[in-house]
Amino acid sequence: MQKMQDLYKINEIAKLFSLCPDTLRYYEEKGLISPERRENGYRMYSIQDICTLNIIRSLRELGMPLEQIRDYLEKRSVEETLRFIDREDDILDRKMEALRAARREVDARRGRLLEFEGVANGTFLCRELPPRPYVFLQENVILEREIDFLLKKLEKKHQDYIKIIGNQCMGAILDTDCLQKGIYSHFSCVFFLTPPKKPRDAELPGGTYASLFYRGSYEALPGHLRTLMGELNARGLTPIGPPLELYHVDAHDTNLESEYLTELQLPVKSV
Amino acid sequence: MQKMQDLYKINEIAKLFSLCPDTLRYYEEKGLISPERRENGYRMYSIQDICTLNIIRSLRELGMPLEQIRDYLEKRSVEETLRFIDREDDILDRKMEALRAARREVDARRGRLLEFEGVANGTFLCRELPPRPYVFLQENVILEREIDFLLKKLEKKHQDYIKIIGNQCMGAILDTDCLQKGIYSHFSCVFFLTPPKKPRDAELPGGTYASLFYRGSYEALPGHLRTLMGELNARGLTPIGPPLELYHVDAHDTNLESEYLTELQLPVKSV
DNA sequence: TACAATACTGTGGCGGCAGGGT
DNA sequence: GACCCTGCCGCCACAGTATTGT
Repeated sequence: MQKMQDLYKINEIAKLFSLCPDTLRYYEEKGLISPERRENGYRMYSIQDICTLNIIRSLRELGMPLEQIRDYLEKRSVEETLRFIDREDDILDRKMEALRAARREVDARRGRLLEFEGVANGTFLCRELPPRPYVFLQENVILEREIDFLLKKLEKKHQDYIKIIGNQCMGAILDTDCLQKGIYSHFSCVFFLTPPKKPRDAELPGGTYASLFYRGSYEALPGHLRTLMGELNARGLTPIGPPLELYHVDAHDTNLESEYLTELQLPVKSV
Repeated sequence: MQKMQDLYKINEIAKLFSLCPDTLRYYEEKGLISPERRENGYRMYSIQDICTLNIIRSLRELGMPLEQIRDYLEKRSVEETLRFIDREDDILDRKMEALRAARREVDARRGRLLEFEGVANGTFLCRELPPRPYVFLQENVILEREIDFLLKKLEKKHQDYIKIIGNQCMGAILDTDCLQKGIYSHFSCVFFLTPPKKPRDAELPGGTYASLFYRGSYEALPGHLRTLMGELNARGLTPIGPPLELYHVDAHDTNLESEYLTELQLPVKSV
């Protein structure tokens, strides 16, 4: 072991803290430490400097900017340190919450992809659904290619709790007037279904819904809509509202159009 | 509301994503998006670009570097996305654990400062202590001014679970030989007490300890040591081991030497 | 006196932007 | 709008030179 001393050279300190010497010079430039200089210009670090570096590193590891660290270093007392710790705590809280939100999003997304992985193209089903709260954007006429832009606008409006890639189920409602004229590719509204306790603009009514799941391009919508209508007729079901599309797997999840999964839903008279 | 279109200008997209236009140009430069150009050179963003930007932003918010995002964008499929989600999950796990560790550290530190806030200078007490595991660095002779350097070395050696600013109680054992010669400022060992399940080099023996808490400069140690000895005599207690110092509040917590709190401890024969 | 090692200063780079000028 | 250039943070890495220890 080297001889004990009370002043240490830059390299020694750098190794002690697993930093590179430039970092120590950088801290000095920013006014966080000011080691003595020997006549030859070499920086000599004291025990006090080591102590200061301990503080700097521990705060940097929490992501605190150097400027704030410098401010704190200047006016430290036990009281000030306690106040400081409370602020750190708040920062940690916020980071924690952000992480938890990210975790929820990731989990929900995985759940969604796994849930719909096995659904075959053309699956038809008829089921009861509860009322579903949603937020929406309405327009006179919405073309298919405009839907994503509007959904993004809608997301921005509700950005605190809607994440387009996350777990919110998004969709669009077809325009009834256009449908009656035989136009199958115009929508009147785009929406996100929202979780129970979040804001809502309205509710999709509860009741019986007939669904057709289809894979692939949205251009095939008219065909699928006709298929769905055919199924309804075959079962003697009567639609009681406009059809809507739910985008379960889309361009956010895959480059392959063939993997897209869309649910075409139509409310029908209860049986 | 502006007329619907299927191509959007840079400013519109920037606002939609709450980014500045330069960021979009930067993403393009890095090969993440490639919007069309109009004859005048203006970038025109399509629905596909919006979709890609959704993905980019959601990954950037998790801290993923642009290069990795680009790699992912190139080979996306549902399967690939699921693999990707698992990796994100791991990253979140690691960040969570880091945050929890930071939280534990911050809490412990606050606890320590509050615990010792009210302790008056010169407080004497005598109490039973259990065996305390510790890690240490031993030297022939350690001067007071070298202690911090050695503690830092010791911390580095055990850096996975010891944080000098956190909750580990650190201290030094006075050198018995020197004490007998009347030198009160030499130490033989610096140490950190370690939590129950962590590595240890040895244990401070359990038993009865007499303690003197003192505030202020370490230079006053000899005087405080004599005070402690005086108290022992007055109570008919016999020391059965070398005295040790525990640094409860030190230069890591405050700039004010007067706020330092050191506990001088001496094992004594059980009564 | 030659030699490597270490120190110094200064510059330039990184990612991911923000801002300015033209 | 376009383009390009500069600066920001918190570093890391290099270049070129001076000083040290052996």
